[in-house]
Amino acid sequence: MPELPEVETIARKLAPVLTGQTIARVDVLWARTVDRPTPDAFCAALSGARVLTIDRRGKYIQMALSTGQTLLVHLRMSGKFAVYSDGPGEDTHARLRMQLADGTWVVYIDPRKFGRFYLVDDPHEITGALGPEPLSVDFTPEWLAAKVAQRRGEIKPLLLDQRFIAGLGNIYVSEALWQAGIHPQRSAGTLTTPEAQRLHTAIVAVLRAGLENGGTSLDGHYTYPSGGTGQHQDYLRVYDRAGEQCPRCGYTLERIVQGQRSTYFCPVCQIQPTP
DNA sequence: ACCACAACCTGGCCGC
DNA sequence: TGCGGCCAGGTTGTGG
Repeated sequence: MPELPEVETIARKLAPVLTGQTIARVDVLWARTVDRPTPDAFCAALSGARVLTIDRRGKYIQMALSTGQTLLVHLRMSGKFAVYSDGPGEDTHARLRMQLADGTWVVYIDPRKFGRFYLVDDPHEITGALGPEPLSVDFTPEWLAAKVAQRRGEIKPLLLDQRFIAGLGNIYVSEALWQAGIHPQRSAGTLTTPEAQRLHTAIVAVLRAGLENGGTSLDGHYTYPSGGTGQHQDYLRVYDRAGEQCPRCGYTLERIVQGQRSTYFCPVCQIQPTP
């Protein structure tokens, strides 16, 4: 589901709805949606709290509250928000809903029930182990080159590791490796300095493009709180395109499985050097 | 460090 | 139509 561009887009769309608003009531419709504290304590602590700010860290949406606590939301595979001005809606897959003091309903919808809400005193408790933000100044070509050099595993699963870099997911990793011309099964430690440089450029470029296009909406899974969709699915080069032609060289794109996840790539543009 | 695999869940699609 | 199998943008835990 959502990766960095989608989560960032959702946070931006929710900001004008939530910022400065007081939460009047909270209903938890699927108990496990609330990771901590208990659902009852969660509702009690949120009721009457005002939302000061809303932003993103990795794939977490985070809201600073007037109580001093922070509310974090991870959408996992199928979570999304809907905003209604005239009632709580009637979504089959609604898992949690909040009514704001002005009457607005913010409904969390999640068919697969994987998403989680965390209400904590210190957001670091949840986000402390995340790697750097790939669109921040902390993420430099030099940093990436030095870090991949220390790793033995395949580059693709490494890029999915949120402790390594925060926010990348299955779509944007496939896209970035294709753009950089690096085979997904390359051992991370064998990347040359120019390759690490190209990978850095590609990661930043695909994330920025995804963001500019409002994120990627496949099968209507990811939608904005207003119901609209992103447009970046129209710009994907390799993701979910096995059997189609590589947009760069025309060779047939392939799908392989790494770490139980699909990887899409071009076997000509992304050559695996013989070990 | 690294790997493999199961688990958490529901729904859509495809082939028979 | 029905049913089984596979797939899905993510993460965590367990056991090597």
